[in-house]
Amino acid sequence: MQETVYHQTIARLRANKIRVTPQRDAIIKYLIASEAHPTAEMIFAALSPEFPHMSVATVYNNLKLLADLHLIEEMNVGDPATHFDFALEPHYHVICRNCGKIVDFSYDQLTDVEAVAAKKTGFLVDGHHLEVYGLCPDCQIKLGKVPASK
Amino acid sequence: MQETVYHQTIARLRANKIRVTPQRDAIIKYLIASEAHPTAEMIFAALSPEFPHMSVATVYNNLKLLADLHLIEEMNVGDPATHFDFALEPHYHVICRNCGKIVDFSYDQLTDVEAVAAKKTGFLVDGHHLEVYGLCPDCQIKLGKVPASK
DNA sequence: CGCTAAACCGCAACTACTTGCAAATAGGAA
DNA sequence: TTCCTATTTGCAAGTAGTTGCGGTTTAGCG
Repeated sequence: MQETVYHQTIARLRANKIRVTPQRDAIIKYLIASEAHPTAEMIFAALSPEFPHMSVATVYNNLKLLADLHLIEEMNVGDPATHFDFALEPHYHVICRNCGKIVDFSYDQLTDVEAVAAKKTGFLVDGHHLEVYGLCPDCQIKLGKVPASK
Repeated sequence: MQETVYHQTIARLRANKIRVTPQRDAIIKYLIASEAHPTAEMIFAALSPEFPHMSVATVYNNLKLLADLHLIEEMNVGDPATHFDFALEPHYHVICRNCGKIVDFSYDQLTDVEAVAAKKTGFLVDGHHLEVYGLCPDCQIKLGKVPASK
């Protein structure tokens, strides 16, 4: 079902005369399939079995390239490391304060906030980020925030 | 008018048997007065004239201490560096994509988003961050995004 | 005024992520 | 198949924010 996204991405690369190398291809597939909003490190680790000689630099190069094409988005969360998110469609993130897990959820885009911010500050607004924080279901259990049952 | 905030802060420290050293006092005053959401580095630089021998470690120690008391809030923006914001009252930030300037603006807290996120993901939600991005008035001019006049 | 634990000082060391570089490799158009 | 050049590789070096630690000061209580 996400085939389409993949093919669109590849087409986008070809249109920009960017070569589709096996490594690049694998990185793109991994990004599309992943729900984990991976870091460069995670991508490198995940593809190591398939490309035992791949360089970290390759991962960084490709991430930068994809980010320049706006195919993926860079995310700064609490970590020092940059996370990447395939820009499928607008959505927001809930982040677990305990284990750092990031989960997507959909919600109408907050266009009103942008308008208000622009009016109040004089900025030329072109986007926003929203992150919701809390404890993921697993960590609620681990930390005993949940009654035994339920 | 922000006298009150300062005195409340000091009282809070004394209540916790935390000493009010000149350095700590200066850092707190600086944080309250600043609109720049400073980093440790900025605070250190700003207080250097007054305390020529102050250590960066002192700044970090105090920031951590204040953060533990929830008197200030840590902010992760695009920078690698952590910014700090005195937790006066809830508000949101607009961040300039060009120069990194951060400006506050007020807006009703987005409680609805939190509720939706909780329902959809099963997280135990306890807060959120929202940042709006764009170009500050100065950078709009610098980058020629604004017609000559106005 | 004197005491004692809390703070400060001064760096050096850390920690991780990220990037640079030069040589070797391999897409893909013709 | 051939050729041109984008890309990959393999480290090593860079970057910067942040922290550790031993010795010295000092706030604040009595």
